[in-house]
Amino acid sequence: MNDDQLHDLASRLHSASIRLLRMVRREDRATGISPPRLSALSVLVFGGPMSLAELASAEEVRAPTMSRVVEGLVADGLATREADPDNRRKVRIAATPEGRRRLEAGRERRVRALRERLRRLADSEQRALARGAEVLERVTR
Amino acid sequence: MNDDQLHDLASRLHSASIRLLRMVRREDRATGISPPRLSALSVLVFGGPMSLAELASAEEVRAPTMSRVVEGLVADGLATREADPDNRRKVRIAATPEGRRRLEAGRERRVRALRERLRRLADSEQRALARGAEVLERVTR
DNA sequence: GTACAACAGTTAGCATAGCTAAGGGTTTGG
DNA sequence: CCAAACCCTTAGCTATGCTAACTGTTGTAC
Repeated sequence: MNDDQLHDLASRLHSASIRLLRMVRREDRATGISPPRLSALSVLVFGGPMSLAELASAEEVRAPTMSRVVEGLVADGLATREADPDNRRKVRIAATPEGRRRLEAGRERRVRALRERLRRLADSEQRALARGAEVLERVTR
Repeated sequence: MNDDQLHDLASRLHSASIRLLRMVRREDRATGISPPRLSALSVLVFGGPMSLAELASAEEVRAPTMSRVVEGLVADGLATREADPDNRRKVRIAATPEGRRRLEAGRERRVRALRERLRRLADSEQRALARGAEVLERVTR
């Protein structure tokens, strides 16, 4: 593909991703967790326990912001914050079983909403989407 | 595709979309516009002038929240807010040329960042992605 | 045509989420 | 061993989210 074609493809993928997430985001209200907390919790659940700096970097916010988001998660019983034994400057933040459960339930609602849309497609379209998704997963990794 | 396969596909598309937008979002700092304002401006640029209620609904926020986001956009010269001549309860909100220009520039940076990633793919992968993108565009419309 | 309900948006007031600057405790390195 | 670098938190500000209440406009019932 030439440069213009790649640019066009990037533009389409970008727009479609925005619309896709706008759609499924409607389901999040049912979790009872605010968007920033839900997003941080998601990073913890899928990325495993990590330091504050790592979590802040993953969420593209500064350390003080994440410090208070974590404070909220801990207050709600969705995460734990404990000192790192190896380096006592660091904190080790982890999702609790309750946090994991609530996040998974929310994610399940999102995925279900998307699945219902995919159901309407022809089988050939679904397979085209599956092949595209495989490539896209590598691109974003 | 059966239900489990569709569920798996939905899950992959969901994750990939999240990671894709997380990637390109890094470019937004250069716009000098906050995420909520940038997102609202994007709706105005691509959707054309609209009422406060329409804009609030598109952004999934309540009217008072959008009222103040628009206030910020107007203060920064990125949007205008004028009374609807047909129904004076309504306001007609529109992007200014300056707003359109700043948004387009930001979007261009995002798309360019994504394009550079797509460039590394094999041609067959790029074509598979293009076919998948076409389907995805219809799904999210 | 007047009263009144419904509607569109703003204002008020609160909690949360973003930032920078500054401070406290912990490691590291000269 | 002490100063610099590091990691996080605290302080204090602005912006963004909400609900409740208010203002002004439109529609409607009588």
